[in-house]
Amino acid sequence: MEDEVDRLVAAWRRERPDLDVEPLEVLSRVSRLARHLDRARRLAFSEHGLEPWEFDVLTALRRAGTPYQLSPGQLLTQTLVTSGTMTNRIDRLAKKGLVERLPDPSDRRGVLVRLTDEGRDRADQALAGLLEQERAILAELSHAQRSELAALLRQLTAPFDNVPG
Amino acid sequence: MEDEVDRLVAAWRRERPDLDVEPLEVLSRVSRLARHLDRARRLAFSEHGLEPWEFDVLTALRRAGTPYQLSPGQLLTQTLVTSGTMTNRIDRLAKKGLVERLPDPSDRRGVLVRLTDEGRDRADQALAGLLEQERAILAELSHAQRSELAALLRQLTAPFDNVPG
DNA sequence: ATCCGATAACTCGATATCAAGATACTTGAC
DNA sequence: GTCAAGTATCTTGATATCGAGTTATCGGAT
Repeated sequence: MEDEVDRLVAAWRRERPDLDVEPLEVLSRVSRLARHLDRARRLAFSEHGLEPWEFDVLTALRRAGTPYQLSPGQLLTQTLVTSGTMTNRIDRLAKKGLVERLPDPSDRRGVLVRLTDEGRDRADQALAGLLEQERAILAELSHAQRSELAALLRQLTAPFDNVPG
Repeated sequence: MEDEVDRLVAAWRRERPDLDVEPLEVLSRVSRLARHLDRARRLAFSEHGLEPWEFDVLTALRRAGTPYQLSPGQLLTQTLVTSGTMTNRIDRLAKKGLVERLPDPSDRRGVLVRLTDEGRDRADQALAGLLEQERAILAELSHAQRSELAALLRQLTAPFDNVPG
């Protein structure tokens, strides 16, 4: 089945036949799919009274395991936002009672963000809902295709995830 | 090579062994890669004095071919933003002299957005830069792998692109 | 001919994001 | 021990986005 990127690529080949636009076949699809997923997630989470950004932070802490705490810096690398954004996110989650800020005992510059019990429950509930939704989206593909797709994507993400940048 | 999603999935399997988190192998990678691409694009475009959102709108018009005009509604489906956002984007691009608004002769509710000559040149320059950058990112993969990846992604995007939603 | 549900674009208020810079602390070289 | 460079977090101001609601127009059914 054709998608919007097929139309986009065909249009470029008509308008700019001098250019090789093959990269768009992969990377424009990645960007557009991410946007569609964002919208779908926003809907799924609204049933649990969470925003996507809240989910991202809460689940990062949930994954850390007991006592469910990480520094803002560790949260940055997991969520790919700027430090100013993270400060703001922590403020708002703390105001809602889903996390709390603690001083880092081993570094007086540092802070530890800890999940509250309610934060943990909300994260667990929202995760179950998200997985259900994602399974439905991925039903388009066989198990073998999903593995193949994951492996190919890993090759593209690994360079980004393993350099200072 | 391992990436951040490998670590994320391993953490979930440790913390929630009762859940099947396989969907994250694909969809978390898509979201994270899109965010990395966003950052890389922001950098690439800043050399041309453009923001990613400006590029998205200008190139949609550029692809339409002469006379380089589309309705705001057509721009919506290509850029996946809300109508309020698009109105705002057109305002700002018009103020910069990169597009102009014309009344739609066949529908008095409608508007046509047309690329100016400068807008066209800026779009063309930024596109060349973007393709160069994207080719570098995709150099990780063989041509066959890129085709395979594009085909798998198309299967996921097509349902989103071909329904009213 | 008229009505009424759809459609196109816009307005407005709330809010999340970023970039750049400030502050406080730490670490390693000497 | 001291100092400089590095690091962790926070602050600030500008800006882009969204969602919900508004206005004007269209088009089909009667």
